[in-house]
Amino acid sequence: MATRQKTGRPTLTREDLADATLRLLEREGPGGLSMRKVAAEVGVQAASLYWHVQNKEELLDLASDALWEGLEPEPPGAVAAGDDWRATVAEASRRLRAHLLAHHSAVRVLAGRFAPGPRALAPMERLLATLRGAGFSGPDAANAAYTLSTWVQGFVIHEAVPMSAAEERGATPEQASEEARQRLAALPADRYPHLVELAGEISGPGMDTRFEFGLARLLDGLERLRGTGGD
Amino acid sequence: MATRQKTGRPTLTREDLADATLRLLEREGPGGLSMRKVAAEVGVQAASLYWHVQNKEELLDLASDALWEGLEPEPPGAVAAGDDWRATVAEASRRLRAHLLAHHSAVRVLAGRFAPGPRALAPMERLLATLRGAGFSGPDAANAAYTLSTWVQGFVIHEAVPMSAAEERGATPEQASEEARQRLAALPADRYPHLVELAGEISGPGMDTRFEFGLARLLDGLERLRGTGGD
DNA sequence: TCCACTCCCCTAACGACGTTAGGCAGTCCC
DNA sequence: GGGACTGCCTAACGTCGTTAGGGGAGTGGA
Repeated sequence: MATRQKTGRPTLTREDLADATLRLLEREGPGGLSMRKVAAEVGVQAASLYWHVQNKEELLDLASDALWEGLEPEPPGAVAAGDDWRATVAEASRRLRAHLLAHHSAVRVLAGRFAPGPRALAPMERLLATLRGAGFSGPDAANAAYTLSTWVQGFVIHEAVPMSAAEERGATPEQASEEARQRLAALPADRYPHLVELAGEISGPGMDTRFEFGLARLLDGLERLRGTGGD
Repeated sequence: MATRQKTGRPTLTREDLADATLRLLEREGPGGLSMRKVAAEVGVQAASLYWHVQNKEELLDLASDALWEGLEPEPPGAVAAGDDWRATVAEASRRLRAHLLAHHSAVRVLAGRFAPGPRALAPMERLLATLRGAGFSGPDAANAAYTLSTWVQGFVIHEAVPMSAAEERGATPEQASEEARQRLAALPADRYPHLVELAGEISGPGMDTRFEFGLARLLDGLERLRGTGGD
């Protein structure tokens, strides 16, 4: 399995392709992706990719798994007993959000492929360890981990769509959210009274606040389960 | 603005195109979509679509909004005061999940475009009305509605991926989840002890149970906020 | 009644795309 | 040294999104 060093270039790996795909997605935005460009990114002809990968589908699946690479574990002190589990889980969630947001363009393309690939396993294992360490039963920990990670991912998707759309139009996120607010406020108030009234709250730029709100609710709900000795 | 009745066929609308796109997505699965096929579906040549739509992007955006069509409102008794808000919100969430799951193939393609389009507004308005009726402040209601809907959508995406993948291979959902379980159970137990231990819980077919778990946690968290006089 | 005008669709074509077939250098094993 | 394998290549296929330009059917004014 030695690499072919004589030609100067080590042979490609599937990971190289996944990374190149992710790089391209971020540099050129969704839609700027093609087998030919991925090939060029790694210095090869398009047809050569099919030596490593069955088709574009598989390449995208690889890229979707590679999305999880580089997600840093929360600092130690994890697997905390007592009430520290809240802080640990909250921090892990914030890191996940920040990590995915850093790849928002790729998230948009790969959202329909989110699946527990090999690289997503390590964060999931850490989360389960924290929850079990906090006293949750096996089933509760599994369900809680699933709920948390699906929520964060759903949240980020909704953040990523206007973000990359604004980016493509050369607008700032503030401009985009202001436009969204105006669209809501301009709605017929007799049919959508609450949307009109809450236009500022719904489309405001306060995504950090909104994330913390959801996170706090979720953790509260989990805490109550733990307190009542769930399952 | 009269329709051209004499030729037998009323002229196309953008809604027709969105519906046809959705139909095609469900019939042929993700990847079976092209401008030419959408055109054929409505009995027209591909180039004619560009009279109604700027490009494929816009067509997909229309389809993503059309996804919300047909989502039935929860039965009346909504906007309930007291503790009934829990039942109302829970029912709305279950209906949303069921509705999106009925279009899982489209969900996969359109996940990266989820945005509050015109047709998504009515369900959101209803949800806000319920929450405000239950005593939540404006900002709390807005945040709660956002948290709930992003979670349901994230959940469904994670459900839709293996579902349509299994469908394409002609496997049953049970087979698919059993395969997922075996993949987890076969992991190195020293590196992923909790994943191996909980393989059955994580990849089991009990998606309904898992959904109810997350829903209950979320509602518990919201209830606590209401109880403490949120805002 | 005729004529301009708009609406909505058509045919034809362009370049880029995903993918396959077949070939050809280097490298490894005997 | 010879065969087999690996990892790339060139060439080509059919399909795709999209544009240019044309035309017929309906509408409103003279």
